[in-house]
Amino acid sequence: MAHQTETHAWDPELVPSAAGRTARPEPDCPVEVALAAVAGRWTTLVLRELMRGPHSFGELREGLPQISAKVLTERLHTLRERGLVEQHRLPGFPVRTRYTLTPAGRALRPLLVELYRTGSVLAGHEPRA
Amino acid sequence: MAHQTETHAWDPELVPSAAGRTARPEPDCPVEVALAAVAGRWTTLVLRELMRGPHSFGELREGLPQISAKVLTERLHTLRERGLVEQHRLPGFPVRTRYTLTPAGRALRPLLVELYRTGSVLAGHEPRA
DNA sequence: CGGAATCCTATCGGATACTG
DNA sequence: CAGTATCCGATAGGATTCCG
Repeated sequence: MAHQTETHAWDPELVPSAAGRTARPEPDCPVEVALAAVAGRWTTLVLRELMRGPHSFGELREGLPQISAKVLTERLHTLRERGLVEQHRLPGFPVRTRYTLTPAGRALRPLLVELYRTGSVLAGHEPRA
Repeated sequence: MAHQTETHAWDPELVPSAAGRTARPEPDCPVEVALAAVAGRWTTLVLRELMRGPHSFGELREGLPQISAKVLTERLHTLRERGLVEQHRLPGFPVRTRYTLTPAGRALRPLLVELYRTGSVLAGHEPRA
């Protein structure tokens, strides 16, 4: 037995590494990192569209007709800052852009699937799991 | 082939049911339901503590020394409203309370595990998955 | 001990109008 | 087409103080 002041016996499934044993919402806690990635209104819907493949700014607005240009721009900026989305400007006129998920962005897929599954369970529409 | 105006070919893994085929952040979309359950600063930490077993109000504050009474109260109220947590007042003086997860609350465990895993991947501390 | 009541600031997100 | 700029109302959440 070590000489630690053990207040907690950490559940190894829930908190498998030291990064999660925080007393506050630390930005580098894995749970916070993942939550930050999908945080904000419309974010998961933008990700859902991009999971289908590359989209232009206008195509994203077609898929999500009620999102404002401001919020969409904001979400895309944040996703790019986090390395989840890439922007490519296509040459020519009028200007065309192409937003694609990065490998890190595609890594969010299992989380989105799990969010859907858990939400279904909570709502009582349990799929079958 | 049906006579639908199919704009999307929905990914059956990502959007397995009609409830997820929304053009806006609908509150009854399963993803929104799950996000709502863990939304808000401190919420996942409160859930982490309760996953260990029942806690009193003060015990929760001991585990999370920096949370204010106001925010903790608020989180517990919201979690109770959503049917994820139950409160029991113990008789005697001074007053004692006991917060426990409901079955629905315990159903959040796989989501928390997945959040941790995804966050670890994004941060580059990939566990092994 | 276990909260409720106030107050106050920061950020979020929607609407609208304008630009390269 | 693909954004930017500005304004503005609504919450979120932290600090502090008080109550049963």
